[in-house]
Amino acid sequence: MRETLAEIYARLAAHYGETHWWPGETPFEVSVGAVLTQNTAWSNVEKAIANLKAARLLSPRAMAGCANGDLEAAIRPSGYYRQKAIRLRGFCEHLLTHYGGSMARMARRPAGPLREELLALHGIGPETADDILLYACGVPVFVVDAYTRRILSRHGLVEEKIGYDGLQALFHDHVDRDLHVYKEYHGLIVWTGKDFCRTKARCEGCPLAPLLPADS
DNA sequence: GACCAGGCACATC
DNA sequence: GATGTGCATGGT
Repeated sequence: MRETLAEIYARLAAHYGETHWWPGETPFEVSVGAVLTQNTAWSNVEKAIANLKAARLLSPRAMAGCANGDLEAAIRPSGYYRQKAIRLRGFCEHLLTHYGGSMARMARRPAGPLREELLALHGIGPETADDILLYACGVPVFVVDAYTRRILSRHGLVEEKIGYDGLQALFHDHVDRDLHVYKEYHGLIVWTGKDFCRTKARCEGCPLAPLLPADS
């Protein structure tokens, strides 16, 4: 498995080069994007982020303090806007209450307790928490998403129904913990998923196609 | 006009 | 613990 995961990474890196994932200018913007992209295409998230910037709402204090209607209106293009407004507000209030609104201060907490703390927030599940940990706090945790599961199961490496923790453990056990590699590996999976893995027919041209099992 | 997208919480069995 | 459902917009 270690060799397989290394080969997947090498092939994707050779095809795409550096992804410099995640898009976002600040740790706070990364965290907001992580909530907004839940079950949502990134193109819709970009519109929401642009709206937040234009409305000067892209800071913990502004976001927590603004009228709820203003926040909902700004993030509307990303879908689920009522739920996500509540989730963003909860995250901002937590950040303000415990860290004076500073992502850097939050990131200084030990990784294990910090992950539990994020998971305890309403609307922050495993993927969103790990997005924030990896890309906003610099913690080397592997981010699992729908693309990760789809690609690995299509290659016969895991069961399609494998859970989040099981899939994450696979990467933690077989890929050396390196912040840059973990960031890039997930970015490469996202790009591959978007480009080649949405339907079976699109496997053609995928840098991973030569690794597919014979019967697929 | 159907179908899907980088989840998550909640209800029900 | 497994399974089903609501949440909402924009692209294909």
